[in-house]
Amino acid sequence: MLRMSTLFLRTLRDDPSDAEVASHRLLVRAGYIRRIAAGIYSWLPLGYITLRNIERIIREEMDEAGFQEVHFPALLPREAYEETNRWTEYGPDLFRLKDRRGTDYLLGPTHEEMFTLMVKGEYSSYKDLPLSLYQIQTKYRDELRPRSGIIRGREFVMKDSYSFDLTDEGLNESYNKHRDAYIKTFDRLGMRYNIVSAMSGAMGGSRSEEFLAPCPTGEDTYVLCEKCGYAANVEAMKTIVAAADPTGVPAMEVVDTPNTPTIDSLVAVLNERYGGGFTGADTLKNVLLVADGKNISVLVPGDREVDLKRLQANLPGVQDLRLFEDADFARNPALVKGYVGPQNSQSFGLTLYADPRIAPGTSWVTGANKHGFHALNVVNGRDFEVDGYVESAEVRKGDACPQCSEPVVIDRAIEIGHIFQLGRKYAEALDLTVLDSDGKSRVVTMGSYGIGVSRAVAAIAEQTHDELGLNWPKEIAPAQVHIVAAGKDDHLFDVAEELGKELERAGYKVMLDDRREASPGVKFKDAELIGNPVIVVVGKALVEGKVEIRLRRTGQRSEALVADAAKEIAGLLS
RNA sequence: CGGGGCGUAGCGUAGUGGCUAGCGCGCCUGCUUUGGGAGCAGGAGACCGAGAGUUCGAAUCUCUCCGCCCCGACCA
Repeated sequence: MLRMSTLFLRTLRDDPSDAEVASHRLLVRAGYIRRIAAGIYSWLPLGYITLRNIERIIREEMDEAGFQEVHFPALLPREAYEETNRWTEYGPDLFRLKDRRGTDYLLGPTHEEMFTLMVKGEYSSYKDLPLSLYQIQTKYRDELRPRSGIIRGREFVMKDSYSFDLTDEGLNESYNKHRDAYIKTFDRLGMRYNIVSAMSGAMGGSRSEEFLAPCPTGEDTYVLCEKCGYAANVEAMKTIVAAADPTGVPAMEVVDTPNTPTIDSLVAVLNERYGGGFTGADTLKNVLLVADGKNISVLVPGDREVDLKRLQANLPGVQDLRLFEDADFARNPALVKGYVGPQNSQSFGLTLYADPRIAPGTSWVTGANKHGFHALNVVNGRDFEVDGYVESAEVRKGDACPQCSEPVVIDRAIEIGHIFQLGRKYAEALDLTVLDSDGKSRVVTMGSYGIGVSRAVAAIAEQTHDELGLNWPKEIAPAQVHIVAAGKDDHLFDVAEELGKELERAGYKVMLDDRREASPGVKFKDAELIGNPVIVVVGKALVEGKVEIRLRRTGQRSEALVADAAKEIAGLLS
């Protein structure tokens, strides 16, 4: 029983000045966490109990799925990360340190290498596979910008699993098993979430999905179709546009459009001089960029911006992507700023990409590659040839769902889990092979699966809190029942104590506010702030032999005879 | 790293050149009080983020550094 008279806890009446988001504010106010440095927090008793509750649920579900728990050091030698080139590739996010002899170490930001090497050290036959291992570990990443309290820290707790299979089919199966286990886990954690398609990126591999907990303060933006359930990270959102029949489109015509370097100015001049009700969506924007040192042009409809994040995610292997600057225009005099068109792009040394909205056969108004002139009736496939299609235009609310064409909505969320097929990258780099049934050496294929454990504390707080404070699901809360002894009579404290013991015998975790000096108001406020699901008040009603039972979530109140209270509470918690 | 803001007691804050740095919460002592963050009285707690400078005098002005928060590019 957690007795508040002795519990190491001090709640704060005021919001901490450095906390913006609700989870951060409330976790600090309710005495769950304290900040130590940017993105680094200490866990006080209530916070640590909550964190461990989440760990327990995750552990139970992982074990249930047949995955086995291991544990690696957080302090790791440089060598393992050298072989996969991550000592350098991981960049400034890696916490590096030296021992007294000057040998390099790092604080693990993730443990792919260690898991791969561990399996390599023990197993060498296809008969040993499939295998899934996991750990719950503290990770270290020297984030550019730690943010939102516990949501993005530089030290955080993560559950990471890895699967090892001989074949791609096997990997698929392992992936699905993790997916199912994650669904069960997040359901038990009492979270609302969407499973969205994500980019597997440069890591290779085919499938990748994120578990996103919708929440306005989240840092991830995703697309959701309310009709068919399609959900995708904006980077992974697909655009489906049918090819058009260009028959009947008049020949390309170059027209004089003075002082029209922007889409808005162009549309105004076009309508004024040529009529026809042009809009930005009829124009073609040629966005020039430098991708790893090479000049590229990306075509998007004039009423949309290029989403650099999306573009880069969809250009595999491109590390460095930036917009053209004046110096780049100076080096390429054939490219007329504000009047670039895709006609003959290749002869200007550009690789020409188009957003799928620029479908084959569609006709556009675009630059004429001549200062002050634009071209009408410029048809894709007739007047220019693209080198490739790439998702690059910004995604908007109301865009067509790629599955059912209904308008999609855009929402924000916290990423709480990510599963993806790693493939053979790490196994290859670290030479993890097994002998197959023919005695041939085969490289193992892997999957990687993460849950942000400490982040889940914040995500659940975000999704469940109200204006009074935290408001935990019953399996997460520090206690299921919070008994408030509201009065000064010894008898009342004895009854509260006895009720607490009875509830504990029934298997519930109990917090008892047995502070003699605190007023009832203080105790009620604290109980609401701390957020346990059932609050039992032993107070005034005791003259009739009753206690009051309140549900934190709904505010619903009822009374029960002391003798029946435990049974009533059990009913409410089931 | 770019842009914006902040650093005064455990927490929230006032104080923009002048004398013992003010207030609320919390904490300690005593008395009263106990169903919605109690009252009265007394008390402890701050080298005003650090260093240097300007000045008769600096929390306050200047410079440098450090730390923290928010907005953008990476990630559980």
